[in-house]
Parts: sequence; C-alpha cells; structure tokens
Amino acid sequence: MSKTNGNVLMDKLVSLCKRRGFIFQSSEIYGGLTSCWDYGPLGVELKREVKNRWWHDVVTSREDVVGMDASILMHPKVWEASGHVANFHDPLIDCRQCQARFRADKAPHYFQCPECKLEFRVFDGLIEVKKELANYFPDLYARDVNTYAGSPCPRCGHNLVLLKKTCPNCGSVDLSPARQFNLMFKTHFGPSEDTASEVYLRPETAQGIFVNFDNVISTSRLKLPFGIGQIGKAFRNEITTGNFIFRSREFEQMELEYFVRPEESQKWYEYWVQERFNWYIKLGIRAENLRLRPHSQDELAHYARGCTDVEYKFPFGWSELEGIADRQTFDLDQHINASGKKLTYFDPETNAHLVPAVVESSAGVDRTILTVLADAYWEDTEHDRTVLRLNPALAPIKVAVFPLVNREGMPEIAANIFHDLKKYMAAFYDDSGSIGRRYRRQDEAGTPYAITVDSQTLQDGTVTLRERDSLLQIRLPKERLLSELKARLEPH
RNA sequence: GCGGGUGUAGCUUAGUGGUAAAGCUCCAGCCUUCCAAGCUGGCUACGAGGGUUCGAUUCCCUUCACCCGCUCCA
Repeated sequence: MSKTNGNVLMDKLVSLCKRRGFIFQSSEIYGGLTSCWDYGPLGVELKREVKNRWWHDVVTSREDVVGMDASILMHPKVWEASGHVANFHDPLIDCRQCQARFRADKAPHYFQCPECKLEFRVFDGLIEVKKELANYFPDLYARDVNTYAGSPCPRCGHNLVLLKKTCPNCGSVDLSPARQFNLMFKTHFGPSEDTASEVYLRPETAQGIFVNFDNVISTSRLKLPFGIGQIGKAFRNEITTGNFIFRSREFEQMELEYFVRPEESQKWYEYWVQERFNWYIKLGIRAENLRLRPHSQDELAHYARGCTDVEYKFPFGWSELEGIADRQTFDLDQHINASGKKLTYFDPETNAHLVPAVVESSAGVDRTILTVLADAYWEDTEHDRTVLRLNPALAPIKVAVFPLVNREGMPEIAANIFHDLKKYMAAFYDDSGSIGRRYRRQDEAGTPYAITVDSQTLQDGTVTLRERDSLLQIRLPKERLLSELKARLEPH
C-alpha cells in the first residue's frame, strides 16, 4: 500500500473516531498536547472490552496466572536496578549537512595512533582496517565505540585518538554534538521541589510485578510455572511520537510476567509467542494482517535469549503490537542484587531455592485499539455506508433499538425493549430521522445488532433483528431478544 | 529536537486587506411501514499570540497541533 493511501485511511479513521466519540485529541480547546489522546464515550467502552478480554484470557480464566495492580510511582532504585536509568536513553546526533539523525554509536568513528599512524574505522560496532593490519585486531567486533579514544594502540601502545566522526548517511563531519534524551518522565514526589524527592513515572508496568514477586508468591500459593499479569499506564518521553494513538508518551500496557524453571524457558517462550498471536486472531483481527517477527541476534538485549514481536499491518506499515521475550533470570537477579532481598522460589521437588526465568509478554492497549479499529474499518460501496466491522464482543454498543416510525405506540414498545436490554448490555435507543439514517449511524459506531419495532410488532409481538455486516434481518418474538443477543455476543 | 508539508463549522471544500459561502453531518420539529428520501427552523469555523494597518481570516513574525522522514518502542 502506498504511503498516500495509508495516510488517507488514517485520516479517515481519525476523523471517524472524533465524529463518533471514540477518540479525541487531548486538551483540544487549548490547541492539543502532542501525542496525547482522550477516549470518548464509545472509545472508553471499546478500551474496556479489550482490557477485559485480555484480563479474562490471560489472568482469570487461567489457573496458573494471578493479577496485580502496582503504583505508577515507585522507588527510584527500582529504575536503577532495572537498567532504565542507565540505558533508557539514546545519545543522538544530527547531521547538519543532510539533516539525518542517528544514534551516536551508529556514526562511523575514525581513530588514529598519533605515533605509528595506524588508522581504523569503527562502524556500527564493527572495526574496519586494512588487511595487513587485521592481525592487530583479533576481536573484530568492537567494544563500546567510546572506549577506543585513549586506549593503547594495538601496534605500538601509544594512546589512540578520535580523528573524526562522520554521518552514516552522507559522510559529512558537520555533526551536532551528541545529545542525551532521557526517556523517563521525572516528577517531584512531595510538594517541595528538591532533587531528593525526584521520582519517575513508570516507563513500563513490568517492574511493579518483579518488585512484588515475593509478596505475590508468599500469598498466592503458586507453583512453577506461573504468571503475574498487570494492566496499567506507562510513560515515556519518546523522541518521535505519532501515527495517532500508535506511539504516544502516555500509554497503557497489558503485561504478563510468566515465571518458569530456567531450563524450560525456551518451551514456554514458544508457547507464549503462539498463545499471544492467537489472542489477536480471537479478537477478530484478520490473520493476513498479523505476523510474528522474531528478533535477530543483534537486536536482542544481552540478557534475552529470544524475542518475537507480534506485528500488525497498519495503514502506515507493519508495526509492533506486542513483544514476547525470554528474559531469563535477568530482572529478578537485578532486584536481588540491588535490594539484597531473596526473590526466589522454593522448589518442593528439589527442596532448594531457585531464581525462576521469566517469559514476558508486553502488549499495548492503545495499539490494540488502533489495530481493532483499522482492521474493522470498511467502506461498503455497494450500500454507500461506512462500517466498523468490530467483533460483536468488543463493540461499544451491542444493540440499538428503533421504532420504525414514531406513532401507534411503537416508540413505547421500543423504549421498553431498550430498558430491558440495557440492564444486561450496552444498548442505544434512537427514534430520530429515517430508519435508514439510524442504521447508518450505528454501522459507523460498529454496533453489531439493531432491533426495529414495526407494525407487525403491534399484532404479534415480533421484532426484526438486523445484522450489521450482512444487513440481514430475522424476525423473532421480543421475549427471545435477550437470549438471542447473549448467545451472539458470547466471545469465541 | 531537526527538515518538509498542513491548519476556515463535526466533515469536505469556497473566499476576501473591510470580520465569511456552500454541501453533507448534527440538533428541534413536520412527514414517513425497513436502509443516509423530502419539508421547516437552528447551532457551529478562519488553531493561538503578537506585529504592520484606519481595519488582518487574508501580509509578516512567533507559537501550538497534525502528517511525512530521521529515531525508538507498547
């Protein structure tokens, strides 16, 4: 799909979301706030349905998973132990020549020995030297590029100097200094703004699970393997935001940390990759728009043994929805070392303590919402209507109730049906304008079913039930509506 | 943050140095026996702030937001 078409589709989606009350720009009356979005009356229902499905499928329906809900503000040491303080930033450089922006360590670095004039280039972690000098560099993969300047020349032992850095795009040396971007939000804990009170808004929910590991296992009688799930907000000062709700600075995650015996982590990793992929299929996302993308070896964090993304084919291209990672014992080890506490599992089989490995599944709520909306968006040219073909179980409004015309008691009968159904599901009553207009409105909101009271209802008590996607109608006694709808709305 | 593009009603567009038009949507009615029909009436806009000017939506500057790219991830 061309970029232009993708943009058009995204624009239409953004427009529909606003028009129908799914998603609004944050603080719109003040001009908006970059990358922040608010969920309106329909959007919040859709979001709740998505989160409820996850919570049900990953937590409550499983015997081996429990949930929790940690505070967004946590002790600053959590983020030192997790590695976020040290690593959650990227020094970036701008090329003044071609305007390219790149990570500082991606810029080719030229080093020279001032004594013997040995020269070499480090590019993307790889040392490049003339063949005849190769034996001075037995380890062709560089250490951190920043450690070469001042280190001894492998040929003569004098200290190397950094000759220049160049733009990986155009080769220019006219580069801006590297700038640090800390991706964590800092805020003040307590009313006095001294540095001692600085804390972070969590950049992920996972750490709330790790730091509560001991609390949970000592109160929940869990046996390996077991998982702890959490849904909650996370905050990151992303350098580049955009694509509607796809990448924002405040977002919501659905994370599962699944603890396993270290020797079984591969098995469970594969299990969860498949499980999570299937979850999106079950949500009703078309399989041809979903794929799994295993990370290559050089993409992996040093402690991770495997990582696979679930990707969706958005109008703007394939992008990550969720990451599933085999993180080994890294996270618990870090907190064990930093806190000095024993975050271990007592294994009754071997009568010994062990640190479990963890398989993490980290999904984006907002990205799932965007996926659901993009996948459901359909322009039905045959009937000249726009339809959100949402999975009925996810739809913000499950059923709309209409009187065909506003007379002969039809509105009263329809209103009674509406009130009865509203006790059990999100229902919507509408008696304005033509019947066709009312159907169209609900099509755009993704309402899967519409009930219409007509003149035959006055005689035999039956009503029509219209299906959103097929436009087919069945007629049934109004007493049977509730059981019929309940059956149809059951998630499968 | 840097570069490029965009910004008039909910949406799509028109227009002008003298404070703005239309279609659709929406709201209130009328009329209507099943898919955006018709009739009447109504609400709603020049993203924000400065400057130039007698007067700025229009010209200039700044700013904000959105889109694309660089980058990153949920």
